Amino acid sequence: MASIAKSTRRTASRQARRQQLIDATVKCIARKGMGGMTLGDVAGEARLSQGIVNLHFESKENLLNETLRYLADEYKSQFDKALATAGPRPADRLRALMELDLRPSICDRHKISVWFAFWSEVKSRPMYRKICDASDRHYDVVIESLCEEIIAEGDYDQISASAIAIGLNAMTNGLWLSYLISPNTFDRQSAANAINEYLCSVFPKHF
Amino acid sequence: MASIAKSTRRTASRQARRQQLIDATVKCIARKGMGGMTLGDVAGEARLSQGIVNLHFESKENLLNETLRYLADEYKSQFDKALATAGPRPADRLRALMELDLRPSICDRHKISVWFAFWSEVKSRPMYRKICDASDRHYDVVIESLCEEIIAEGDYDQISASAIAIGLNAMTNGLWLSYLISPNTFDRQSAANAINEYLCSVFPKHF
DNA sequence: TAAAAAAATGAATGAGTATTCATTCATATT
DNA sequence: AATATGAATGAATACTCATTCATTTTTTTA
Repeated sequence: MASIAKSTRRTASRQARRQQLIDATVKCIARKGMGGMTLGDVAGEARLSQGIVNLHFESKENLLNETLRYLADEYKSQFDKALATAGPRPADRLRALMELDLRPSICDRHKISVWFAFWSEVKSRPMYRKICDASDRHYDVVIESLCEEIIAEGDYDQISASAIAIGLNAMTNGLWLSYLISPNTFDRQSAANAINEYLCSVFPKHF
Repeated sequence: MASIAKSTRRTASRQARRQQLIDATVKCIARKGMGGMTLGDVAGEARLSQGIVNLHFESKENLLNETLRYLADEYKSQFDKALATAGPRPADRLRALMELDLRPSICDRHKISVWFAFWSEVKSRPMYRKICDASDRHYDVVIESLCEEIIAEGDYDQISASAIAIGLNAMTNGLWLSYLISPNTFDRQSAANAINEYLCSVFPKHF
């Protein structure tokens, strides 16, 4: 982005231009919704010409697929990084992942609305489902195994790592929705409290 | 609906026709997504003519607003009914509300995808936000006060009714998402287990 | 520096869509 | 039966939007 803005280049590498258009697409979906966003909007947002999207992505469908893929990759890299920089203890690692979902860079109303736009079409567009399902499964597995370690450490009885992982994952997604719908009455702190309340209840020796 | 199908009437009351068109709209959004649904689809789904939607709703925007309003009312009536038929003890009442969200008539992939379609446009269409925000606020208040009663009953210490209500609400919405994305690996039972695990942890004396 | 290649433009195209409306049809009223 | 009323039709209209492509601009290659 910066290199394009600062130089007088009028052409960019294929890779840079595609990324610029994907960024513009995210902004347009956030602004107008999946129903209202057009390729003209995207080109305008990127300050480029009418036909630019078809030049780089062949079709609108393809642009949307690539945009979702980008969002999924972006999230995954932040997820992996959060795990890599977290301490070795499973409780710390789990907390790091929960905090990740509340970071302003991720828990951002614009981005959340774009996620919801893709999720809402998961049933009509098999490719969206494929991309979302694969990622989701991965996060569930990672969180579940962290829960298992915590359960073993704390000798917690009668609790299911799988059910907790599913519940935690659902809770963070649901908290995003609350933030999307009620940005005035709902804030990051309320979300953090809700997650904390849950963690303290299930793993009282750890949180 | 039944009266229309069974008789040979070719005209219906304004109210009945509007409802028929709203039902068709829900089906079309589920099938094609907010981006793909057209007024022609809706008319076709209702087996009526091209111009019928504008005749009864004036505009597409209006049809969508009314459809969301209908969904919100429909949910509210099931919510109120669930509370009315539940026992007097707060724990039973809370359980009844949690079960409501997993009932096949509500936790249905078609309907869920329509909710997500509207939620995804909450940011671009103020009317959607208004409708969703008002309902959500109401459910949060009801659930929070049930939690307060349970906390008082059980003498639970150091837990926030508000944080639990927010968390529970978020969890059910998030579980819908899991079902939407992973219908093959995720079922109603997993969702029930996740909710149960949470309730047992926070309110061990009650669940 | 000239030629070739690549990137970008933006006007034109045409398929698709919301909306309108003159006309037809069904039902209720007189 | 005759008339009036409201519902429904479906062709026509106006408009939007994805896509194409001839041309221009920029960069790379020889």
